[in-house]
Amino acid sequence: MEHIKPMQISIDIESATPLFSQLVMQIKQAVQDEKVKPGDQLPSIRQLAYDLDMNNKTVAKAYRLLERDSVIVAKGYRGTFIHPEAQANCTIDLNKWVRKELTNTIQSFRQAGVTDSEIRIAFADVLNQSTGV
Amino acid sequence: MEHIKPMQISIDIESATPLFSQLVMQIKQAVQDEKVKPGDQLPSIRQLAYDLDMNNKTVAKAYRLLERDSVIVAKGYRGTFIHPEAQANCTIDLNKWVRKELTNTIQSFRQAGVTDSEIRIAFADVLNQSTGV
DNA sequence: ATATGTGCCGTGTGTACTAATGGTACAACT
DNA sequence: AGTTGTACCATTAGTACACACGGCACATAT
Repeated sequence: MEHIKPMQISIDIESATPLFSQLVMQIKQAVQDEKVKPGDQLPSIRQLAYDLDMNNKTVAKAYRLLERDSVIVAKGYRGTFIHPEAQANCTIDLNKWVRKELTNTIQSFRQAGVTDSEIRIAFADVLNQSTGV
Repeated sequence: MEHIKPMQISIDIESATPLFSQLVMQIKQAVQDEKVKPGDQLPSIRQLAYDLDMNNKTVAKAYRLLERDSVIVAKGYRGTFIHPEAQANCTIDLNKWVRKELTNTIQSFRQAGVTDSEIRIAFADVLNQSTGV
């Protein structure tokens, strides 16, 4: 049994921001503050869920997103670790990029006279029709 | 009192497609089939609503959309008429363009690993934050 | 046996939107 | 007075989704 840094994470159950999102942000923050460094092992999903008193799935969701952003690396039964280039990848905000793109697209629609309602419907259709990843 | 062509419109109350949408489509179809021609007067909103047994607002919504697409022209107390270039404007499908743009945007998001769920949330945020038309 | 990440099945609650309905009122004209 | 399009107030039912929760199972390793 290895010693794993106790991850000073505080979850606010009252906050409006989702639990999984709080987790993601705080872990990214810890990486940027160099409180954790590449190669460091993270608590297991089940363990962290127990410590923070939340469901496994919620923690798993946070881990899944962090891995997609290459901030952590899951190695199956061996555990989960901080990604070698975690710090650099933390600054890449996929979300901001998405919003920027969407803002431009939506604005062009509006200028063409398309109703917000119509935009929503078209968006929902497109997102559902073509099979997602 | 002028004679107005009786607008052979049949609304299917059971259909999944919204009533206002059925109206829009059928009027556009009538224009393309040349059953109505530029300058022809349309029934008033209230009259058509009475004939089709639906609410004024529903018909008004259809008229509003048709006017935005320059298929009809509302002249206030004088009534509503078929737009001079209605036929040409019928073929311009604003909706198709919107979907095409959205399809491209969404696909680029997906390829970047963004979850559909994340896309939805970002989309809703952007649409609500910036003031719509 | 025990632990790892991961997958699929489901439930419940809250939110947000569409679609359609109704009422009332206005200015501008015949 | 009556009609036109249009604007504002509102409610109702239905749908869709996010979020968090729970149980069960798997392969892979120590």
